[in-house]
Amino acid sequence: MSETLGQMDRGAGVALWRQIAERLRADIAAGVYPHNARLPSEAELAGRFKVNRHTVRRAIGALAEENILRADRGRGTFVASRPIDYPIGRRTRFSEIVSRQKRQPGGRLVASSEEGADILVAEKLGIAPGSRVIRLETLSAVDGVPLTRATSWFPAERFPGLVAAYAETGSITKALERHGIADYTRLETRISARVAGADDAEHLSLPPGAVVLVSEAVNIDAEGNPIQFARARFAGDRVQIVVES
Amino acid sequence: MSETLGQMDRGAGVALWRQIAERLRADIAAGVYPHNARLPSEAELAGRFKVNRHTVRRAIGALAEENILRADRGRGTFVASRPIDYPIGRRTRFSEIVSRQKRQPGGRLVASSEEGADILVAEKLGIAPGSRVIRLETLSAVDGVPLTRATSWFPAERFPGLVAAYAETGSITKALERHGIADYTRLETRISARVAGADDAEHLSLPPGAVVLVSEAVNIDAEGNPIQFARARFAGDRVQIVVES
DNA sequence: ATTATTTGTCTATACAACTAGACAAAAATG
DNA sequence: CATTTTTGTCTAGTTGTATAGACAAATAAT
Repeated sequence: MSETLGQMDRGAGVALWRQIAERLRADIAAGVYPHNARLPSEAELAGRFKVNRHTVRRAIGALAEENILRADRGRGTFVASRPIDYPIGRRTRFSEIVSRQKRQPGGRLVASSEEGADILVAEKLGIAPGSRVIRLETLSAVDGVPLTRATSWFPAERFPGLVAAYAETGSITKALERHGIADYTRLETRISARVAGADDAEHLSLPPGAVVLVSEAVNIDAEGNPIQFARARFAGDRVQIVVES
Repeated sequence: MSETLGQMDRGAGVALWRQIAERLRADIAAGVYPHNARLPSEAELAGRFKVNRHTVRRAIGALAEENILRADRGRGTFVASRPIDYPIGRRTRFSEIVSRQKRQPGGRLVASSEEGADILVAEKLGIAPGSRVIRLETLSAVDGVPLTRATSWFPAERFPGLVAAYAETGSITKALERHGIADYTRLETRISARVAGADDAEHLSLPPGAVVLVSEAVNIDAEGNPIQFARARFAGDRVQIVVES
């Protein structure tokens, strides 16, 4: 469908090399250039985008830095990564999704704290503002490449040892199991997009300014009580969110 | 929750003024600065973001250009727009969603053509590649402000007069009704994010380089036959996509 | 009426981004 | 083996981005 063609937008606050990099990223994610495929030559791309070859080189350089592309002198430039599908439904579990696609999941704890719930968190968890909540900052990776950075809030009184349980297992599902939550489901998911902030960019190994998908979700237990409010940031190009109805 | 604070990322291909503009946009969409609220002064913002006042001014200027902000000399800078929720589920209809939020929907035909289905479209519609399909390029607005730009494909033999019917009604639901489709449902929706291309940016009145949400969806009739494949691009900040499970 | 605060406009300077052209080095082609 | 294609490196000039400071014009506060 969408050929790699068309004007870039000059002087709009986004450097040309970055626009080209994002375009190539999107094309790779969309399968225009599959795994191990050869990209058009730098001269060819420069012609298509109507920019100087050096500008294309900088875009390719940035993607090579992220191990998305690999450039071989005399041979060409090749695709070195595949995107991953991320289905969202009633029973969304990070590790299940990744394992199903025959890849290696991994989660680690970046930070945690206990704090008073602000208005948004309180509303989502159905508790009074100011109630104690546990905040978990986590980072989940696929095949060692960071994919999503999430902030989760849990009612503190219900899950006293949650931080330790997550740190040990690297999985929220398993950590909740230890607190007697055999099963939980997703109530709603809100998805938006924005440019990555410095903090997310660093943890997700993104060049700051790259696009992240933001997913805000509420999980409930079997009785319908909210047990988790999560805000996850996905590397917008390494993932495609799939909504099944 | 998220205060308007923190470092911007210098020299990452995205100009500081644009990063600040996107940050303010996100804060407005998230309700940190509600409708008609006053923003901190330029000097104050410059201090928070640790940039020169002129850089903040350029960011504000860009948002004012889009009628998201309004700057009054001597008084301050004010929020002039609200975001809209866009729920996705089994029965997603643009006009219903917008009307429910007490706003005025409007769709118009940008372009249309009949063409051979490429591999992706053929797969989604469950037809042979090369089969004739109708392509509709549409633009949907809320209160006169363009919100989403969509490309839809329909099997041509089944919907001969579809283009005229849409041009007349401004609604895909109504156009399909005339072809005997009393009801249809959504099979799956795939959501990704990228930087807006020149074409989308123009139609959505976005500064090129802004973020768009891309939603790819398949709609089926009561018998389960695919009748429409659509790729919609949303202004990433004027909308929040809500997934209900 | 005076003062302080806030946005608007101007000049000047430093640095990043983009373009242009030339040539080297490695690999594929015939 | 010679030729072509491709990525890598260098220099130089132009345009966009960000900083700094000063002052004007409108509004709000005292």
